[in-house]
Amino acid sequence: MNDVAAAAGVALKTVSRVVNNEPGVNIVTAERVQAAIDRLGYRRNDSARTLRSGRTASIGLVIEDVADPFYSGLSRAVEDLALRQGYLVFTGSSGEDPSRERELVLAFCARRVDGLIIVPAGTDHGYLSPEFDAGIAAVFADRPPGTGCDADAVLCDNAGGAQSGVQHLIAHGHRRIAFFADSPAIFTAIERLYGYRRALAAAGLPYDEGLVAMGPPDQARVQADLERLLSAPGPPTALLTGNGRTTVAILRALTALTALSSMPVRHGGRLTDLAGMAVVGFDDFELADVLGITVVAQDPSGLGRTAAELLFRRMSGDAGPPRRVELPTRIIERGSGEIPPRRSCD
Amino acid sequence: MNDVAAAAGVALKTVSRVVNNEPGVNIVTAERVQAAIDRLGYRRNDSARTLRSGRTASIGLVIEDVADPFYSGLSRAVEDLALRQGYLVFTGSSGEDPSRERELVLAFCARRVDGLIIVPAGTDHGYLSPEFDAGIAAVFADRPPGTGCDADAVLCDNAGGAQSGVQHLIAHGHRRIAFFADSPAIFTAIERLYGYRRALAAAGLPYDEGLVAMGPPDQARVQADLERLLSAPGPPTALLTGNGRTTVAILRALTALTALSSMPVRHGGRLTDLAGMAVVGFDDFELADVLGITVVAQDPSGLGRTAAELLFRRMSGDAGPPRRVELPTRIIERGSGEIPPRRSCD
DNA sequence: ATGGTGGTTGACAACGTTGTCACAGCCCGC
DNA sequence: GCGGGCTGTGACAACGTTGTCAACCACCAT
Repeated sequence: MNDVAAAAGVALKTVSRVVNNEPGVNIVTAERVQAAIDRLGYRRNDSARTLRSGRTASIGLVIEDVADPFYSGLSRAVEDLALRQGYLVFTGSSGEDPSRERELVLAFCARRVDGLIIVPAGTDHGYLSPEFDAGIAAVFADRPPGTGCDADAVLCDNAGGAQSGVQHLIAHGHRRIAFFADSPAIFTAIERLYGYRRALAAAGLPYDEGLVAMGPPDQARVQADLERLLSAPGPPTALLTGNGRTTVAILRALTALTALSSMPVRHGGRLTDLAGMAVVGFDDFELADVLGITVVAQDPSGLGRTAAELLFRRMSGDAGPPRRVELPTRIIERGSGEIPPRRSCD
Repeated sequence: MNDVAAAAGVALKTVSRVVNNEPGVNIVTAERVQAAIDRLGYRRNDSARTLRSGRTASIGLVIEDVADPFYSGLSRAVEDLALRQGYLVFTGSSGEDPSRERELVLAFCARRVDGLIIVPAGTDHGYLSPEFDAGIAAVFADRPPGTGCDADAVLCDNAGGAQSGVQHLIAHGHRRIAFFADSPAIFTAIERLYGYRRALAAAGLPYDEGLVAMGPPDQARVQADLERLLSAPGPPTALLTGNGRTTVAILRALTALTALSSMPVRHGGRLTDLAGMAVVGFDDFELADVLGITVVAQDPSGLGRTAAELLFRRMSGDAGPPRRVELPTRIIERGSGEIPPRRSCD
């Protein structure tokens, strides 16, 4: 900027004014300055600007894993909204590791982001207190903040969604419904389990712990649990999965079973052939339509958009009490959730 | 930092030394300073640090769309490698819009990122010259830089991959092979078309423009092109898609056809039932195994990792001539690519 | 006692920007 | 001719950090 000022024969401040489109600069001077800027290829140093003004026009986004379509959808929505407001986004994946979440958040804070959107992996957010004191805004997405922190949260109606999924299966005649979900350390998994139980109770069905398989959504674990449930007495005729990753693992496991059995079953011209098992997945996914999988759809971009909107409202001074927004889910029928119970197990 | 210095009764510089773990501070003093830091909840302001030292320890990543699994895989790899080096990542989606790509890149540069990884949407990168003069490092990923810019590029072996996919179909008896790809404005689409043609030529088969359908990968366009090809004289018995999005669209279109026809066909216990059409998809995708889709697999995280490695080498001073790295592809057979030609069309 | 050495600390400028305030010139109305 | 408002411009400090250099102390060899 110094060079530009010298080249244009004006003071530093005048260049600053031109760069920032501030009013009160003679048009002739402004043009001369602009010419110097173009000639020298000058670009404002936002680090210095940040230092002086205290605002960085950037936000930090901590999610579980960008490579998970649910979070990448959320991510894209946040990005779009931020960009439209002139904000840039630092993105980081915690990989469900609380210490990495913390590390990322603090690194973002050291960079003096104006706001944070966090999908928390940990359950203690006391480490954020000094940052809140320093005036940072934060919104939690998909999961609420843990102890020691009272911030906005945008969630999905987890319990209601799971409940409606189970209700749907019950309405199609199922009585033995399994629930495959993520590890119980995860908020959404617990909420969805709660919805699962509520639906059973409302229908007067017993809650059988033996039909619940929770744990990390890796293929081996899911497959083992599925085989265990199917070979136990009173096997399920239907199942609800607890998230996208688990749905995929279940589909793989069921496909493997089908490939081994020699009696494939078809339903309504769809490709669904899930060892005769009715399946409802929590969270929609690409190709679910092709596979004919009925799902309880969440709205990942809605989650991201709402969180970002809330954050921007906070950053522009809204100091009301912490809010909690809950987004609705909806069932999309595609065949797999409408398969009737197998006779042999009824 | 001033407050900390006052609280600990030392000079600013000593606090700075403690914060940065610089040697030559008496351990007793260091502990006193550390205590003050903890008590006051002090955190270093990286904006000021950046301003002083010129390095931001952050990089910018411009991709086409985080919500696309190919790019989110790439993204995650970049993130992981960056984080391990203590770098933070600004992420932005260009949405295939050159002006937005430019806008993002320049915004990152204004923030003084130390390096850039770009999946270019545009074909002119002359706008980067001033940034290169200012010493920024940049690596292009998935697609090479356009005119006016001579930087490193990490690509996938697009032509070779497409060629091997077509070869695979030819080896299974196909003679009429369609190519569904992205818009010809996109580098990878052109390269893959080139590979498609090379495979045909090598097998002594004619190149029939009527079997090539290029354009945006939206459902309507793909479906219309597919129907056109199938109802024209000499319809294809097999097809190669040009990227993940197109594969998904084709699968939807073929599923729709199958649902209408009353004669589903099964292959080897798999769910493949693609109106009798053999399909090879360029780029692997989640559930391709469940659907039994043969693909030419790229390695999105390998792309990201390699680009990031190259970038870090550049940022640590490697000033050799621009490099171009090409990553291999490999065919994964899953059934859909091994379907023989339908007799009726042979 | 003198000078040199190593370990520890501090004063100060500088990074590039912007907010504050002041100044110069001009036109206006009295 | 003079005060007052308006427009355009500039000088200067400040943001929070770090690099440079100097100072100080204790200790040791001369």
